[in-house]
Amino acid sequence: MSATVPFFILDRSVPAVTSQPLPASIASGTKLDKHFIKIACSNCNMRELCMPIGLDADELKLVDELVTKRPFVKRGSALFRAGDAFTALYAIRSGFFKTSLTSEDGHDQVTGFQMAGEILGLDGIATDLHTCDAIALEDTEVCVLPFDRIEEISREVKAFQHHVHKIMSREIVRENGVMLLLGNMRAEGRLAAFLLNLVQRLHARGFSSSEVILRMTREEIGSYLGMTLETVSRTFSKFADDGMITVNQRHIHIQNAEALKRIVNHEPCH
Amino acid sequence: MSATVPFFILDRSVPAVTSQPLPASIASGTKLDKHFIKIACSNCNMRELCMPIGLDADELKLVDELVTKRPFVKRGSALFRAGDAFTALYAIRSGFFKTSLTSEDGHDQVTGFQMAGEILGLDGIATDLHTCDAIALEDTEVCVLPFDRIEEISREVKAFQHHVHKIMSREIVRENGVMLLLGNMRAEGRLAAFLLNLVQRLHARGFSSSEVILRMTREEIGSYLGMTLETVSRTFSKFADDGMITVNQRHIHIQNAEALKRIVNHEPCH
DNA sequence: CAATCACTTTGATGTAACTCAAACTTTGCC
DNA sequence: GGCAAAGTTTGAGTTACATCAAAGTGATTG
Repeated sequence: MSATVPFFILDRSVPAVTSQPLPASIASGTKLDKHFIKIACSNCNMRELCMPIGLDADELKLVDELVTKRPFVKRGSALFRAGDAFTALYAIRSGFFKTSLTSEDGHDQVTGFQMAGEILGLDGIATDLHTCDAIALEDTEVCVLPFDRIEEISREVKAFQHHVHKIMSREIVRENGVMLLLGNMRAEGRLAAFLLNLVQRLHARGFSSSEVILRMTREEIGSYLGMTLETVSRTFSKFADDGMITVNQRHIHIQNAEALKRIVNHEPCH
Repeated sequence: MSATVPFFILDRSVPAVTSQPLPASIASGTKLDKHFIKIACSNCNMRELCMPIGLDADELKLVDELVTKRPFVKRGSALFRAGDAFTALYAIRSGFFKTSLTSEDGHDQVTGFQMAGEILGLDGIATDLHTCDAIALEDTEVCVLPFDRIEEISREVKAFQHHVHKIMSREIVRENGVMLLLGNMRAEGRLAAFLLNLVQRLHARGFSSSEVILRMTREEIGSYLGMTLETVSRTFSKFADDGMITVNQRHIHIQNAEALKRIVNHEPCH
């Protein structure tokens, strides 16, 4: 009997990639040989995540022409920073990002981790300035989606327009889930939810649903989950002691997902 | 010298209503006499919050026709609930709402408080189902904005389209701010930020920037801020003892906004 | 291959906020 | 108008997690 888990963990709003799993090189950051694989949205491995389904040939062509640049962002460098002018959204082609807010006293809060097929930059639309930093956690490649072109295509292609709206709404729902997590779960529940969410998203991309290689430090996890790096470490150790996971550096193997789900569910605080 | 305060407190993305202050009856929920005041978006007091500026007459007409229903939602009842089919966004004409998530163990988390001129229902776009409850905290009136019509008008009126995108992005940025609050502030900082944000939004609607009448209970505030109602109460008392505010039931008078801002700023935890 | 650096683990101690409890105030309702 | 219900305040004791500290583990580099 599977324990029920809040919607934001299972995240049904993101369709699973039904075609075959990606080669590891694409999902985790090794550079592609552009001369070997023709890059176009219409034949991209991530298309089911980035693009609406059911476009006709003309519509597909419009979308293909949307992306003219696919820069590489090296591990540790920023795709954009808070205060930068907003001109485009970014679809992650490969690799892993974090977004974070920095308050003026230098304190940092990670607001999300993004992987291949996810969209960065939605925060910038409101004021034409980005409000957070997007930092690559490994070598990455992104597709630049100029926002004025997105709006133009949206006006012409109904399915595309609706897809853009869904992507934005999905981000709102995701953040709602994080608020729930931060507001009424304890350390164990937060970390369990975090792990389940990560494997769920990786699984939707064709990877194992029990193996994760963490691309972020304990400190970054702690920042995201509103706890210290020591508590993250201790909680991992406790999960391992209880036989729910095995931890090997950044390599986590989930042995008992049901037990993790149970922690998420029966652990309200206040 | 004014202490700097994180962007999400000042919330510059929402333009101030520059015309004269609203009559209190509109902003706080007393019913309007429809025969007396003609209701149309183009002459609504809230138009500067809901609508893009610079539409021509034809465009204005399209938007005016968007809203065909303006139901009243009584205090305590739901505008929509998690699981309800999503068909429309709602603009609050008058009154005050909360949105909340309920996990299956019955535990509730408030994810936001919304006042006149703000939009409800953005969470529903992702899956065509609402993911939270929207409950009126006083008698309210809302404008129903059928979402398929919103998308149609968006395709025809560029300024309207961009406005919709901004509203969604603004919600993403707001939630980012709440995550920051929950993730690295302590009780005093959270409550101070909450108060400053409330008066800032009320001020943008033409009200005092030092007086607030709270429309929600201590428990609801606590749920939103990730703390218990007792801690909310104690923290109010402490602010009052320190002369920063005076508390009279739900009537809060802010005596020293600078001191509150200082608490928000120099109070990182971990 | 040391040596430095960045990250992680684990322990000991302190504290902010939770929990439980009781008194008090206000609101709603018959 | 009086009683019940809902909300608020305040106190005392407990606890989950933060903080401080030190040692351990890889990785990177001269």
